[in-house]
Amino acid sequence: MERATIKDVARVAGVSPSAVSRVFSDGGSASTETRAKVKAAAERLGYRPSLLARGLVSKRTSLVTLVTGPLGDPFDAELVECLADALAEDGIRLLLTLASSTAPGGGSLLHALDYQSDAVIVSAGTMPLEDSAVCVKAGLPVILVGRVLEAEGVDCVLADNRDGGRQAAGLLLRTGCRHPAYLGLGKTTFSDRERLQGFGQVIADAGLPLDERAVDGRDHGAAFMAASDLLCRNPRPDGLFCSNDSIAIATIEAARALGIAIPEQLSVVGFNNLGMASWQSFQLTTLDYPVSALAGEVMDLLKSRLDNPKRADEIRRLVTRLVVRGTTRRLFASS
Amino acid sequence: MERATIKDVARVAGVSPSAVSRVFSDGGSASTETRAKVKAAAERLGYRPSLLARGLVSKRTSLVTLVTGPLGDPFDAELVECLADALAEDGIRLLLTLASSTAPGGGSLLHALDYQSDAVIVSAGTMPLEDSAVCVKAGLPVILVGRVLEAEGVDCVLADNRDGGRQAAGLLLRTGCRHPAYLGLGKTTFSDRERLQGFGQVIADAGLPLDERAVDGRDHGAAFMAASDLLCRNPRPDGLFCSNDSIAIATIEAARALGIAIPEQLSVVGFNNLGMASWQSFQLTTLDYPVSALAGEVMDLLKSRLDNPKRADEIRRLVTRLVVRGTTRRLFASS
DNA sequence: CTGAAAGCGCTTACAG
DNA sequence: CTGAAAGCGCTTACAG
Repeated sequence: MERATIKDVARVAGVSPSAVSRVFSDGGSASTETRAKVKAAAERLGYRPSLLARGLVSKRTSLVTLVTGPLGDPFDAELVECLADALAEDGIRLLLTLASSTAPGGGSLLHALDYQSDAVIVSAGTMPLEDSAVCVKAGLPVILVGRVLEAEGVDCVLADNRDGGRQAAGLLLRTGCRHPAYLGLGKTTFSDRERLQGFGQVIADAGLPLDERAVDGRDHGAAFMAASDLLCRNPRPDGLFCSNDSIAIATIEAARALGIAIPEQLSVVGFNNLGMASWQSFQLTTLDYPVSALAGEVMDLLKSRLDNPKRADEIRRLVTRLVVRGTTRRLFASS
Repeated sequence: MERATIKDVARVAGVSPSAVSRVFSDGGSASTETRAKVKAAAERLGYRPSLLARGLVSKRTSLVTLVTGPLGDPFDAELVECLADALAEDGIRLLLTLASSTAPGGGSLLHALDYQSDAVIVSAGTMPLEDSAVCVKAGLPVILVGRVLEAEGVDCVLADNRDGGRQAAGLLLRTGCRHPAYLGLGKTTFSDRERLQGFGQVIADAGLPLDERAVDGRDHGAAFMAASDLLCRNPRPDGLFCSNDSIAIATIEAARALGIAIPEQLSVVGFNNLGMASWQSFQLTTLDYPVSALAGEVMDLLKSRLDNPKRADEIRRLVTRLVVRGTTRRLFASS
């Protein structure tokens, strides 16, 4: 069975294709009678307008490209899910691209252009900045999640990472840590760098030295090894700020394997407040950075941009909130 | 800067649009000279063929729709990731739809049709079967992951669930369980039903009664509650087969909260062998069902279907392998 | 190998 | 409100 086209509907309804088009486009003017005839014919034929054809002429595809990092990280996975839901609600389709599945140089982003998506959301924190320039040059609106880039047509939304880092440091100091350390993804990751800056600043102000270590890799194993290494240093850290919960949880595991008691001998603070953070087995103290709020901001920026492509660019920072659980020592005195 | 079209390239290269088209399509015939001129012009103008236009005329969009369940489950998330990678390698773009973000009735699948994707992969185990009928009727190839549907143009790939269930039961019996129980998603989930069948059969053959409980919900909390409930029954189960690792891990947590020792008082067997299953904190005995192999089968079916739309339909079963870790008692005698 | 022509399924001014 | 015409950016037979 071939797909019905606008002409088929027009013929059956006894009107012109233009009339059918108007009935199916939002602001189209059509008499009640025409509208009814067209609807009936379309229903009968199972007609649905081809978005390909529509996109070709109207320059609006209702397609948004999302570039994301590995979905093994629950934070990224949850973000994809939230965005997919929100986009679907607005009738926008999601073209998914993994940053990992392309050679650096913008391959994945170029694919977005091949389909003329209306915008691209980039949540790959480690993606080379030059790549997003490709979109900007093509006049595509870009929404960058988790990093800042000041360029025309680019909006950014991210956590107030420095503040989060400061809160983590404050808590560790107040609970008596003397050997603070930082475990993150390294200099190439924008958010991690900011988190370290905030954390390091407070530690430095307290006159303490700061140990640090970078995880090389995005999986649990890499984080586990880096944490194990860091925990075997001398002096051994007694307070660890991890740049995200996945790393923090790997750290908890490493400490268990080494027989280091949490929180008695080691305090651990994460970032994100993943679902797992509240599990019995972890009870991770962390900074709450709700994905739903993040997705909400992205959608807000997206919609306002589609309505008005040349509105002013925005950079939005989301505040994070410390959630104290079992991986940090309790405060006896008030601060 | 406007996007360059095929005409622009033709003009700059001094050839016809047809010639440009041939250079950019796979089997197109063009002289070395023409090819060079076109490539140069395209490079200079930053030309990329519009996939919208190409799809409109050629009826091939290089677009595949993937319908998935909630990405909160690492298994689904990993599958999406594997498929995205594999598809990208073949130059196919991925249109992502969450089953959750649509009212039942096929809304999400209809969207796939709006864009004339070349095929649809459905990995939403709980999605109503009728919905996939929509695609079949539209002549769209469908690949169903995790459930069987015998219909024209539909391929299926799934685990040998009954066998997995049998293996789980065998292990629990050999390690001395007397009160086996099953914890799964309930009757509506195809794979779960099969796993229970295999498990239940062996238990019945051994002459033991089988306790069972359904989790209502897809998140950790729901599984935790169901497990807690099941573990408080009398007689208390001493061997639990969970229909997937996420549920098994929630069960481990519930047992810990209740002070039930694993594996001394309770054995737990999962299904999938998620990355988490091997973590220090869980050491879950489970059935290995590798996502990469699953994705490989899907890709294989997809490609052969695109090459030959009317080849015979296939149903492929993947064998699962028992991975014994710390949540089941050790075997002293050989079986 | 190459170009002119027709057409994919729509939308968008333009008259009426 | 309505229809005829032109065109979106491609590809695909068809002659040459």
